[in-house]
Amino acid sequence: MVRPREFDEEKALDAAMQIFWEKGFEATSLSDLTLRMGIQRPSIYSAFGDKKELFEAALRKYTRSHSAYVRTSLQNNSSVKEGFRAFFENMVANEYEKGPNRGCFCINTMVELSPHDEKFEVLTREHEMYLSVIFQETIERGVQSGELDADLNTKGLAQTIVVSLIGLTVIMKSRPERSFVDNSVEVILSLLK
Amino acid sequence: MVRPREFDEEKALDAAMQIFWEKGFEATSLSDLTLRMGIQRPSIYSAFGDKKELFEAALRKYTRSHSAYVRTSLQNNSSVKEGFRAFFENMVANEYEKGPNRGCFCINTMVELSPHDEKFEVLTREHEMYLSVIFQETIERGVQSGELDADLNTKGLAQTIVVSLIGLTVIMKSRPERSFVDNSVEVILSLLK
DNA sequence: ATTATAACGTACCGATCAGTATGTTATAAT
DNA sequence: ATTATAACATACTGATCGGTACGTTATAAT
Repeated sequence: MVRPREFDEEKALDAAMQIFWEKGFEATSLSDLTLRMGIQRPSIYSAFGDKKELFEAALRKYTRSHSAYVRTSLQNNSSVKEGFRAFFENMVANEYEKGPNRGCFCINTMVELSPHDEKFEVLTREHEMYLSVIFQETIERGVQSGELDADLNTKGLAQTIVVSLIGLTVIMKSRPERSFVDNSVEVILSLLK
Repeated sequence: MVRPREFDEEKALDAAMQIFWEKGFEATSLSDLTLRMGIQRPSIYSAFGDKKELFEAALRKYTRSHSAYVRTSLQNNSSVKEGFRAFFENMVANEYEKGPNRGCFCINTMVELSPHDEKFEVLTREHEMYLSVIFQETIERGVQSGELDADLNTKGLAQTIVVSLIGLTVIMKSRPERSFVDNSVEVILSLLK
């Protein structure tokens, strides 16, 4: 009975995610969005609501896929420590290879919006807490298997890894010498023993 | 021969620093600035140049005073480990007590501007590298005095403390439970032995 | 007292912002 | 084939953006 949508909502949302991720909320204009999403302004509003609602949808898409990525990434390796090593080294390599240097969409949002918008404070916090749980479960798997010491403070350690992950992601935005980051990763991994 | 300035440049710059620190570059308007600095628009341009030059001056003022604060803060305590503990605990307490939740101006800038503006990439990197040097010198003082193990990787440890400091500052923007941060501080301090 | 100079306040500039009114077009149900 | 519906493209809204032109005022040197 009605005219069907001509664009793929999921692809459009993905495009919005990419540009918000790269430029942040304030620096991204509606014109930027229509250009990259390949659709007109009213289509954005009818499909996603206003700019902030679109941003929220994009962030939710990001955290969902990022959580899944982290989870499977750590499950890939039978050794917990090697799993974490591969995870960190991969992240560092990715950030140094590519051009844009976008970091993590969730962390960017934590800095830009969370202090001024409770909705994003909650959203970003919940993602980091979820990562912390994944890390803790992974560490406990290592304890269970005997790979890691039984007296490890698994919760505190997982929380510290979240903190370190954020710190590494952010400092890489200033492009420090690669050795700076590599050294830090090594010291952080030394906590897993 | 000329009419003298009626406002205190240093106070005006300080006001600009406060608001840029709180809201970031993009979200701060010229109207915000004239309001908080207590001067008119043309006065800003004649005294500080355009918005980005003013921002740069404000950031330089911040990094200068922050460096001095960190340096003296760590010198206050004769025990290196207790010095770091006091430093971290103070930072956490400050961030949780106050309302605004501004974090660190330099870190905010690293996230917002460094990936898109080489000048700020350099500026923010240099500040973090400077902090790393302060931390390393402090750790080496502890090694020298016998408080810390002689086989510590002082450089890597200092770099890791920078990374942790950034991570803690950023995650506090999402207001995690206090215990999350406290636990992380404890684990990080455990590296100093 | 006159004059040169720059800081001052006001009021403006074109550009761009987020968001929308409107008329047209395409589709599915009848 | 007709009709109801919503997606579409165009073009617009008022507001606000960063930045500046300009006329006035206050000061210091003469």
